[in-house]
Amino acid sequence: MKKKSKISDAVIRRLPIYHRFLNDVINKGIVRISSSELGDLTGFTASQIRQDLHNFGGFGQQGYGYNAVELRDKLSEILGLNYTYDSVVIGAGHLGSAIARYKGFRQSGFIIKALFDVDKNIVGNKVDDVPILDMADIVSYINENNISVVVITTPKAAVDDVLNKILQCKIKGIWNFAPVDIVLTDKSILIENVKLNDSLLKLSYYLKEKEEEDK
Amino acid sequence: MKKKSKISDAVIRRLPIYHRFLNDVINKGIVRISSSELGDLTGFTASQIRQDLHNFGGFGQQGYGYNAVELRDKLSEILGLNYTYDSVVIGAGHLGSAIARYKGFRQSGFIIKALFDVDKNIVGNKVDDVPILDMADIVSYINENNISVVVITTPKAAVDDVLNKILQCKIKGIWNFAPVDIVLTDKSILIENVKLNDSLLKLSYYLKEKEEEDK
DNA sequence: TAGATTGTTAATCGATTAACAATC
DNA sequence: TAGATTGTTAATCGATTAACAATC
Repeated sequence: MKKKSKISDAVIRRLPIYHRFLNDVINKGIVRISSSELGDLTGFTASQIRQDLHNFGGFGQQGYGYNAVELRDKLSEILGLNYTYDSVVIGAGHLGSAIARYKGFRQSGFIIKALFDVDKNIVGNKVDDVPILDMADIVSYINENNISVVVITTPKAAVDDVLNKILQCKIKGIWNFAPVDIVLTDKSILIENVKLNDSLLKLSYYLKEKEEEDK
Repeated sequence: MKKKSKISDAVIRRLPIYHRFLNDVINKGIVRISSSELGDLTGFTASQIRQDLHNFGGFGQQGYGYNAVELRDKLSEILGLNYTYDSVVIGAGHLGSAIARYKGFRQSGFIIKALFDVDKNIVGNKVDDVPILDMADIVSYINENNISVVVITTPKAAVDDVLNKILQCKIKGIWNFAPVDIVLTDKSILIENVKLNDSLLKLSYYLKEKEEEDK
């Protein structure tokens, strides 16, 4: 086992942003970019960007800046975009269907093989090319198809059942949209809780602040 | 205008979490909770929780802790849950429909009055009770119905058009799901960018780290 | 009263920014 | 070479944690 690099979450959160803006400038045909130009685009300071990249080794050149494509490719590698993960979505409602159809997730290396639902009326249907399967079969499906990532889009009340099932399998990660924080004792499974509701309450807080300022 | 309280974003992000866990314990019939108990539930330290609440004035009592309902209600007020905002969702695809149907958003004070779409085939339909209207009519609709919050669920390519239209109106906030950061020069409009893709790339990063550790 | 736990100040830790020598 | 901009160290700033007097 390699020793932990331990780069702070604050840094990791900025990497996808750098990556995204680099893609934008590359599409515009820009070849060379300095840390301060990237800072103007992303809203971070040039110093912070250099500091962040420094964590992974320097990718630039004094007096020149960064080659946009080279830096983008390095970030792709750091973000693990060279890996792919066969995935399933649990919950074939609107949210699950939206995720199954969104092409951006495949571009990030997550390949959605199936949706699962308890509703027998929709089991057997497809969302684009992705079949909706019966939740009763999920354990064997995950095991037989080497699924490593599970996306949860069920209501809150279903989450315990879902976890009971998928924790019988050898999965690597969970991307959770249900409005509960999933915390597992098994720390080898990585969890990203999306927390849409908390995001909305944050907006609510700032809206309220503004209402009261304007009074 | 009241003077800016300027409480850090790190604090604001934790408030919805406290609020959510307090609701959970209240539902279990718990009356009294200490900062360390709330810390165990949420994963934050007792000290941090007390510090956070201290920003808004203390709501506890020495030797006792906090009354769960009282603290929850204070947090509701701080988060602005006593306000309501008439809202529209732009983009009536799966994601927009999922949001229109999710009851949690109404509970947070955001009332979805209509969806808008450019696709004439679905204009006139309803999602539950919410009508899908023609994107061509959005400016007059927002003005006439005092809509203050707009949720954007369109593809990236449509965002510029959407902004051109809604910035003609007097809106207060934008909840953005499109995979672009919306940054406006008009700082009086509050924006919450959800960045699902960045969240997924973060998961990708940690999955990759693990792959390489396990080697 | 004794025990518990807050509110709040002080200490620590970590993240961001500034500065500048290295060098393209 | 002169100018530009990185990589990297040092300084600053802010957020988290620790400590404890206040007090229920």
